[in-house]
Amino acid sequence: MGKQMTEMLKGTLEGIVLAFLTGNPAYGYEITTWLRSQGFTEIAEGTVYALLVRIEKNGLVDVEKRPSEKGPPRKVYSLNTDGEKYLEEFWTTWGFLAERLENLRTEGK
Amino acid sequence: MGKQMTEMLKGTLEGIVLAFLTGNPAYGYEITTWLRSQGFTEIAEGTVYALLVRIEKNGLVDVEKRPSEKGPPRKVYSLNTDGEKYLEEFWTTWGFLAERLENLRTEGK
DNA sequence: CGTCACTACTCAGCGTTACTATGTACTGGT
DNA sequence: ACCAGTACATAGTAACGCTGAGTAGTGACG
Repeated sequence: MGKQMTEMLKGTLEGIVLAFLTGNPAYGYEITTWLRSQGFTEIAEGTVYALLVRIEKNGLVDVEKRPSEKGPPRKVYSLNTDGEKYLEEFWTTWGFLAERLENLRTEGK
Repeated sequence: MGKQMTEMLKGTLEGIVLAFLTGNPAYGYEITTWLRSQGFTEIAEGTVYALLVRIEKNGLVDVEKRPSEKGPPRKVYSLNTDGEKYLEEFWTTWGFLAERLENLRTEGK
């Protein structure tokens, strides 16, 4: 969707993925497919996997390796308590930002 | 407000400033002060000036130098037609993103 | 049985953006 | 003479998403 979207996704993509993961463990390919189905058609596979590596390193998710019927084994990610806490902060931050922007859009100033 | 906010501002800060500028020419120091008053207390001056240099270079704003009663001359920025077009795209992009996130927040998934 | 499509993950290098930290310079008050 | 407030500038850094390529396993089709 272009450069604006790319920049705007910084910081939010992580939250989107973590939100998807709440109560819904998933693996990389699945997440990529889901994002595409949500209209994020231009998000590269590499981006998602890099993000997953990062949130794992940051201890926000637990990982379990499971064999797949079609292809290499899957790495299934699920949100842990640290991840939940982080996601809560994410919603707070996003809520703040969204409120200001909504004001700007409607007020015209 | 922390790292999450820093990352989330990428892409949006530009839109915020451009939105503030619509029908409301302003100079750097003024914009910084306004941002602080809006709750963006941790946005550094340098960030704003760098952003202004960028949007000027990208041809989104017109600049006029005006003397100040207190301190060095001001550089007053006003949105031009390219800037308005860019801002419109910004709102489209943001609208798309905000909608998905709102869905994620309320649905829980 | 060779190729192709789909599944599934990895990684090095790049571009953009906001932050840090510092510096310059002008005005007015004590 | 000093300091706070006004006003702008900039070099270097960190973080994130993108590009583009690669590796590997499965099943279908001719």
